[in-house]
Amino acid sequence: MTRLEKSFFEHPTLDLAGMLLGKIFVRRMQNGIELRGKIVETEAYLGYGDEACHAWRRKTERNSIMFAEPGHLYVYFTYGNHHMLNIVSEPENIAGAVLIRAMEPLAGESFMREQRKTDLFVNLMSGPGKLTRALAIDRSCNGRSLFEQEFQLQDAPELPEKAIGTSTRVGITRSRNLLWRKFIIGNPHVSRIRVSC
DNA sequence: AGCGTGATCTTT
DNA sequence: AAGATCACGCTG
Repeated sequence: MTRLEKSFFEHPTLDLAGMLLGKIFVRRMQNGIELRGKIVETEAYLGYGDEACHAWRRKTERNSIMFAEPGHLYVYFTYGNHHMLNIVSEPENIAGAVLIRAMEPLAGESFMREQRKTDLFVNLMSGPGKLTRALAIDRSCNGRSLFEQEFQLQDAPELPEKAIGTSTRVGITRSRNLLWRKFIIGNPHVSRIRVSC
């Protein structure tokens, strides 16, 4: 499988959110372990016109990487527990990113089970906080890119339109009406919809 | 349905 | 300096 190059990430954020489904995220760690997962759920966030986006008001220290060139990783920490993994989109100086919400594990499963402290396969990466834990991704990964040795995204056949579902985004209060969540219909690793209000 | 957890952002 | 919020996950 071939590594996706910069041009792939130069699409509008909302398009990219759909195009990322089915693609393979790869992390080659320093210790030689290779972790792989197929992206099955994403959400788009845009600096302009999207009040749920961290960068909708201004550039700050936390969100500054959202203004970088597409293909960078935006990783932040929230709820006192969880890291969130985003892939930066939009040209430099325009804020945008796609949140990676769920993946299907393809390699490095034993490492992931240890990280996640669970043996249930479908529980390893079926949520945005779960998958960063499984992949040992934290704030030290913020600002890295998918064109390095350690991280890459590998190509996969394009999914048919009818395989992709759309919905409102999960766990936000502002701009709730936007249908900016994309997922592979029927894939068991897609996160459950959050029930609380 | 409720809560832990701590960084970030807004308001004072 | 203080308070509110938060792109969540786990237990009940």
